[in-house]
Amino acid sequence: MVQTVPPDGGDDRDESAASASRQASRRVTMQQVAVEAGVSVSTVSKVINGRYGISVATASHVSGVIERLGYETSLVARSLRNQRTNVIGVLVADFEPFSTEVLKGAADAIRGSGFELVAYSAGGRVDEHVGWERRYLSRLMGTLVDGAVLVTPTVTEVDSDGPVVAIDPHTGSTTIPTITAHNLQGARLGVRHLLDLGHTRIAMVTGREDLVSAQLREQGFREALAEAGVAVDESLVVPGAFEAEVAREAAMALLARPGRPTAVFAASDQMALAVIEVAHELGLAVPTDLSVVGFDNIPESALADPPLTTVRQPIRDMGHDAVALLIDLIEGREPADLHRTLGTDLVLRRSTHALGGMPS
Amino acid sequence: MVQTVPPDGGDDRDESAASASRQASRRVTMQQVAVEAGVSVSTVSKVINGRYGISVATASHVSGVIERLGYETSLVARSLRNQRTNVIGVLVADFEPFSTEVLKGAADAIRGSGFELVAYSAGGRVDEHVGWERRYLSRLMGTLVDGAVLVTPTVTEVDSDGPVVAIDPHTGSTTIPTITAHNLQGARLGVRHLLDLGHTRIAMVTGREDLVSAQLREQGFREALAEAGVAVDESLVVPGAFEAEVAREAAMALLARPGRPTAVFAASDQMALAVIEVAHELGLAVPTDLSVVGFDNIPESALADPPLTTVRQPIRDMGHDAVALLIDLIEGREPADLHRTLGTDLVLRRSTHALGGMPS
DNA sequence: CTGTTAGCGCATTCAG
DNA sequence: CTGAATGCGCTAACAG
Repeated sequence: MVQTVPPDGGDDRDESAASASRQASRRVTMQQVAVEAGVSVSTVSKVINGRYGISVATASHVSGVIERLGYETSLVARSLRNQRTNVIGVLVADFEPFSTEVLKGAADAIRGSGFELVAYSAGGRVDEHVGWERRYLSRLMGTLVDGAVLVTPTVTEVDSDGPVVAIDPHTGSTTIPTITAHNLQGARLGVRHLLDLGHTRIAMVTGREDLVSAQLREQGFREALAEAGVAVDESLVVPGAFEAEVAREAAMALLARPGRPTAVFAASDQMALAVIEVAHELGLAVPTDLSVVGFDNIPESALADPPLTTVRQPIRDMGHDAVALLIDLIEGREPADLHRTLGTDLVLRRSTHALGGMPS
Repeated sequence: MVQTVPPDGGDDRDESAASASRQASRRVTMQQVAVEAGVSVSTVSKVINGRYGISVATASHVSGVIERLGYETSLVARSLRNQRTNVIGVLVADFEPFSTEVLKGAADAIRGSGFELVAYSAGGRVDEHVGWERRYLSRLMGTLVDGAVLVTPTVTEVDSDGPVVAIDPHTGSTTIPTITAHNLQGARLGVRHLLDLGHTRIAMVTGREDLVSAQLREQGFREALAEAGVAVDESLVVPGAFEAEVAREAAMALLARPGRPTAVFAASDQMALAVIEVAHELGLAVPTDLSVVGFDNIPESALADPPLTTVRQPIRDMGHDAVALLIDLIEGREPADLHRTLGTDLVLRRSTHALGGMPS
């Protein structure tokens, strides 16, 4: 790298602004680079993008100025101009345990792909909760990102400019590719574990009624019970809405009443954790007095007291597969399967206990 | 004159724009809304931004068209035009446990602030690892984001258009506001715990030499030992570089040799976890044969076998405070302290054990 | 080889 | 009240 800097050469450097541009109190723009280098903006652009038709001398001179000024192309301006941005967007309602796990998997998949990853959070804004994905998709797609991964979207009827993949969508999707976990099988696994431990008065804290994943988990609960010949006591099936607070109240009612259950299956770890909390407040020991099984296996569940036995969803794999699928779509490749379902399994920790007997 | 046909890239179907507008195979633009509504773009813009000087009739008509077409303003185009974007960027080298924890805290702080959060990942690209923050800062600041939080940046001498806050910077920063944890005190806490357990042959797996946080953790280690009147055996201080693989090799050498240590203090949880792994491979029981203490308290550390005793850094709080500080800066308020240091404490789990005696 | 011209989608003057 | 003109920073035609 030779610094072939042309010595002044009597250029019209009468503009003190040019020399002051080094201060960069304001963003350095291509225009400033051009002025400083004594060339046109298009020449600078060509140098940056390695286009042909630039003399080596000019190129290295301009490069020098770019270096000296610390110039970087504006992602925004470039995005506006170009069709392709090489950026993939991950849209999440909020940065919570589930979505951040997805992000880790997505980051794994992005590595070496030539794409970059932007995570966009709606900020947990409740006012316009429904449809946030549609809005952000519109605002980003086609200008900032080449494709997007929607994490637990409430809407899947998106009509977007580019490819979109949904992870664990709230509704049974048909229009866009999806990555989901095997909710039905997972729930059966969890409940069967409780049954194997001798429990029969098993309660369930369900998720949101409108979400297929929640529905499937409840269905799995019912199927496992039926399989074991245990009748479902409908009064033991309470709504938790996938929210800790709602689950708390449900658990309170459930555990404070006379014929309380000996075990609880919650449709999410967050809710299961809430159940354990309530149990403790009511003076019930977990797992001695009450067994609890969750769903998700978020990292936090291992921190609980006691550590939560739960149904593991391969969240990171889901993030990974979603991005891989999305890249295929963007590159125009035809993926083998547009709807992928990943397996679930049981993670045994210490929140479950054999009924009235010895520990599991 | 044909106004609805894109000048180039015209591989579109030759349907008239009006009827094709519902299809939205292409992004819906303000121009299309204007044509469809029979008004000018500036009128549409005014309606969207609620500017005065629009008749109610026109406004509602345009709103209807916007609704019908599902139009949303392009974040990119708006950013380019406006000074302010109301978006805060969090720049991370990669989505790993530490940075995702920071994100959760940042999300907490953003709620109700009127700002939105974008997380940008360099994608763990190693080729241009040093200086990624400077590049991304240049590319985003002033166009896409109003301010940025840098997570564990390697460079702090940034010369940016807008406010920037660094979390746990790699170098002792003076130029930009920082949020850090009390690394020195934390390390002393961890090592003192080991000393209290009767250990004297305590090894340390250090972090990267060039990072102040790593240096402080090592200093804390030395100070705690000195305080207890225990001489540092330099052969027990090995480099781990904050990387699991490097730590593995260091641990292997450390534990396989004759006079092996009875306890190890690692400068990060990831490295501590690697040490435990190696110990198991060598047939050493943790904590019976070897006590291990980590640093960070990432969620994963509780999942380990055995669960890791570690020094907790309030990572989420750090994310929260960074965003709060940044918003103050953006709004032009003068924050009380530009360099905040948060406390650390010891989390006792089950990877430590009294020397040769009964469990801790 | 290099500069000029023309927008990408939007918001803001300033005229009608 | 509304529309035409201007430019944010950049890239891609087409001229010189």
